[in-house]
Amino acid sequence: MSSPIRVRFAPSPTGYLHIGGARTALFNWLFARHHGGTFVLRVEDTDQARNTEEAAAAIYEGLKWLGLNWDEGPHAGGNFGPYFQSQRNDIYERYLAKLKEAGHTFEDNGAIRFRSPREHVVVDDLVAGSIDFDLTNPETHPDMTIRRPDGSWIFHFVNVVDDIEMKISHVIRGEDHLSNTPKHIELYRALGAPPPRFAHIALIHNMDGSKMSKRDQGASIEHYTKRGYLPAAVRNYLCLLGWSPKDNREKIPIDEIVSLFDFKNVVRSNATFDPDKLHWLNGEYCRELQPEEFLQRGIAAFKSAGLDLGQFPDDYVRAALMTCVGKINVFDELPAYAGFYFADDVSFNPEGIAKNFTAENKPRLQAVRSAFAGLGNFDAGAVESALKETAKNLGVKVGILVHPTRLAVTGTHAGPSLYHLLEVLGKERVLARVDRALATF
RNA sequence: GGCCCUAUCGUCUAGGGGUCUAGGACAGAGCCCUCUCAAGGCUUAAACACGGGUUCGAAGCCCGUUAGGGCCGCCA
Repeated sequence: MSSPIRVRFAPSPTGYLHIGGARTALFNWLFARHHGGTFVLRVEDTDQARNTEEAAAAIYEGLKWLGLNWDEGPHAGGNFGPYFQSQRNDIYERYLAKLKEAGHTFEDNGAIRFRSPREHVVVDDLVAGSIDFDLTNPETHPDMTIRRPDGSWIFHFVNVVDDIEMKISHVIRGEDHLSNTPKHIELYRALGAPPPRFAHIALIHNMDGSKMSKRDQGASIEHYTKRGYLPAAVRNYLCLLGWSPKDNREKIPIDEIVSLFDFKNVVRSNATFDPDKLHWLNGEYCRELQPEEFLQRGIAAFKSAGLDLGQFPDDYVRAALMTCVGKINVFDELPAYAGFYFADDVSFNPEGIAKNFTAENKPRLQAVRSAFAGLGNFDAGAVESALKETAKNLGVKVGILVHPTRLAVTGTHAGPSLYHLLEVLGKERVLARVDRALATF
């Protein structure tokens, strides 16, 4: 009956994994997993001059990071290899011979071109619907070149040949290929192969409406891995770009997306990438992290910021980072948020100095200091009582003492719960820092 | 220039002729909570690109205009 579902992601390794490419891969993967089909990774490395090993590696890493495991392709094997176009030359020669024999080719200045049958071709697209292309006019739809004089192959030809050879059932790709599709269909027919189903998904733009291109900040998956985004969050966000569960949900487990995924729910218009929404969604995922994972990712974030927390006692690091759980959206925010734990010579925020290190506050901070100094037990509860009692004695609101104290020990106005961070810091460090602060005004 | 796709709040979207005084989310504003910052709760502002049809009735169908995007390579 119907042939098995086989889809492919076919990047050319000429740069890092682009957000748009990742989304294309994701939709292929979702479709394959939804139908229990096969997801193939094929590397289109026919452009010798621009291909690099590093680019290919970046693509593998990016896909793996997003959890988009491929069933066939590099490192995965499969019965339809090789999965690098650069290694499939004899296959292309064979198909070209077939095409030549059937009289579909002609030579033009040493290049080989495919002669269009000059008919109407209807593309019945799973996303865009049925589109009738009139290919009868050579002026508007010139014959396409399939092989250069130097013997190298053109994308359109090898792409189609590989999809035939690899028994691809559904071609899911960016809308930028929609206009090429009728020509591809002509090629399938000329080669005597039934065309696959096509699904062209709309492109992704920047916030300013421009096309997201390689030079844009945030256009690469690597940008998000480096900054400590969570793969599940990025993947979830990418799903929302052009697909909708139609029930107003935003944060959806990937298993559920897999079971819901359908091209009926894929939007036909271009989408704009919104870093703010991704940031929010990442925060949602961050807040659900298990403590252990939060700790590990936190340590990694400090490491990428240039600070090795290995030099501090494990217990201290753990206690410190645990006060930050639920307080950040992306891990690259953590070093700034919790850095004070690991640097005794904190620098005081200028705005904070003006507001809190005032003549009026000096005796207050001194009172806090002596209250702390008298404490035997320095846990959060004890510290809180001491501070509140001091406030009471001075006849001021607790906040009046909280702000200068926080500034003195952390250098900023924002951070983890004051009482808990004081406990983690410990009496000795706290007193030293308060002294140091008191000496500045 | 030719061909093709698209058009709902700033952004992602719900909507597939009546239940739309158009719903949700992010971002914005305000309030509450509160040791700060977040988070959370509540409230608020914000859109059917325009013009014609079709219809008793249009955000939804048709045509046109405009706008955005894509393709028209011996790039992929």
